[in-house]
Amino acid sequence: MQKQEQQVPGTATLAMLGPVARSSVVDAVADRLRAEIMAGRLAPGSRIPSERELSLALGVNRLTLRAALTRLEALGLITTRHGAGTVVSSWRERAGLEALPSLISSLDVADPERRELLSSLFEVRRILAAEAVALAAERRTQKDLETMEARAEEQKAKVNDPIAFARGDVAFVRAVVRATGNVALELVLNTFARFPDEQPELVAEMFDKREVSLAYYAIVIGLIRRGDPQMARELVRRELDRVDEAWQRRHVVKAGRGRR
Amino acid sequence: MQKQEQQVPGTATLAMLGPVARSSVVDAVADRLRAEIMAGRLAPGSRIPSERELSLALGVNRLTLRAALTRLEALGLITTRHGAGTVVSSWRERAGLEALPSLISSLDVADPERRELLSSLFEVRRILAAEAVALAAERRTQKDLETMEARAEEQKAKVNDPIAFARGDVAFVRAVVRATGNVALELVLNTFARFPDEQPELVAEMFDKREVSLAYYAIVIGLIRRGDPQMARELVRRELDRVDEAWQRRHVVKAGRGRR
DNA sequence: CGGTGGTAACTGGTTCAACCAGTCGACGAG
DNA sequence: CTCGTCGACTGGTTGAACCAGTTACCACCG
Repeated sequence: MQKQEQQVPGTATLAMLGPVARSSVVDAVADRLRAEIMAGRLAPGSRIPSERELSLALGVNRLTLRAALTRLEALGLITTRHGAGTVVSSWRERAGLEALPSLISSLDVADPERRELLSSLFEVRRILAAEAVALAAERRTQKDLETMEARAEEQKAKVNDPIAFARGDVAFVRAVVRATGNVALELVLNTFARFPDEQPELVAEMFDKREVSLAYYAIVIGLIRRGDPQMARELVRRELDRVDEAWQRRHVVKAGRGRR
Repeated sequence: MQKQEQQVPGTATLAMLGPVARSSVVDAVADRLRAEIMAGRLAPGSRIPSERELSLALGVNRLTLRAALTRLEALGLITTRHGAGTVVSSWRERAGLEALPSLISSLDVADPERRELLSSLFEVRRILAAEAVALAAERRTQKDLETMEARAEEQKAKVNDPIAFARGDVAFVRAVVRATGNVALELVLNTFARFPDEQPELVAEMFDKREVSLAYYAIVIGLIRRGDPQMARELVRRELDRVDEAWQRRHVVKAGRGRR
């Protein structure tokens, strides 16, 4: 389980971490407001202070605040009406799947709601993955299969870098989804694909049993090549049920420690 | 098929159309740029003019332009880098499902790509609807069933207003999804729920066979009450396959007429 | 008293001009 | 040729001002 650590004194300290976390003002403001909403301190239906007041209180320019509010509105967390004001909306009824990564990041790891979001997300992933493989089994071309195998092969070099592995996993799944010819499915995948960037810790934790995944790629490709959608769907569903359940069990134990 | 028309001369001309369409500057700018991207005149990977140039060319203030660009970036259509510039990104690889309504509205009704987007969207809907009903059959409470029946009942009063009916349909589906207890599924539903507002013509066209849907609600509720997920999934899948296929057939014929 | 219309005091939306802060390539010193 | 620097880009942030809807209040008139 050793990783890249311990630099030889003579060598330069190059090529370690990636770019440092650069934050913009509007990011900070948006994060802050999102956290307030998710914590329930800004309840759905309640009106938030006027832009002038709020910008003064937060110590930023009104236009900067507006940029943050625009972002939150795009996520479906607030609703603004010219002349009236800005109200917190019910994200369960307005936000899209794309809001999920940031919603999750706004919740404490021990928060039960966070676990609810994650498990529901896993369930959707299971459903779509099983169906994607089934559709791919029906529609794949020879070229699709070759692409999948190339992606699976590339994964072998990434077993020591969870984040890189996660990105490669997305690339593999994308090849499968491409084989289905379903654009909407690919758009949903794009939302899932944001997790390695937005939730590196979470993703790293999910991919700590990478040996399993490597074998899994070969199985999935085999199912798709075989061309039996029913069997493919069933096997993928069962396998992901197993994997997710195992992860949830570990996760609950860990989160349980820091329970409030 | 007669509606409210022909006013008696003596009565005032009140209570006819709803609110007029109000447009904002940034909406117009964002729509314009989105159309340019979807038409391929701004190809993925290509750099768009600087904000100063573009705002000058479009005759709007740079900050207004920026607001529009912010919106497009949130949709995953462009990527901005401080100091570098703004480039058009590949929406197939970056945009989420939430971008689909606006992407569709940016395409001509005869555009083959539009049909591809719609049929892929229908497919995802079929998958998730079948699974939602199956999960609801497993997990529903008595209260969930009552809510569904209430929503189905409300639909009977809306058979003459396609848009209202579509909104009611979303409400019914939401009741089903609530019964599954899956939040992520509800977030996906929220994206679908935007269609009656953003694509009224399309939605109106889809719900012109409402008698079918009314009977369908009763069937779905029955399946969920029965508590047999396998059967529920299979029946819903089959029914939606049929409905979607029928719609596609009609749609292709219509679009075919205006083919370029 | 009850409805009407004006209006004032909010709200968010847009514009302007200026400056801050990254990026990248040209160019000259070594 | 290599490397540092510098300048001319790029987007990001700010301040103040004004435009434009919304709302509630209130004087007015029937």
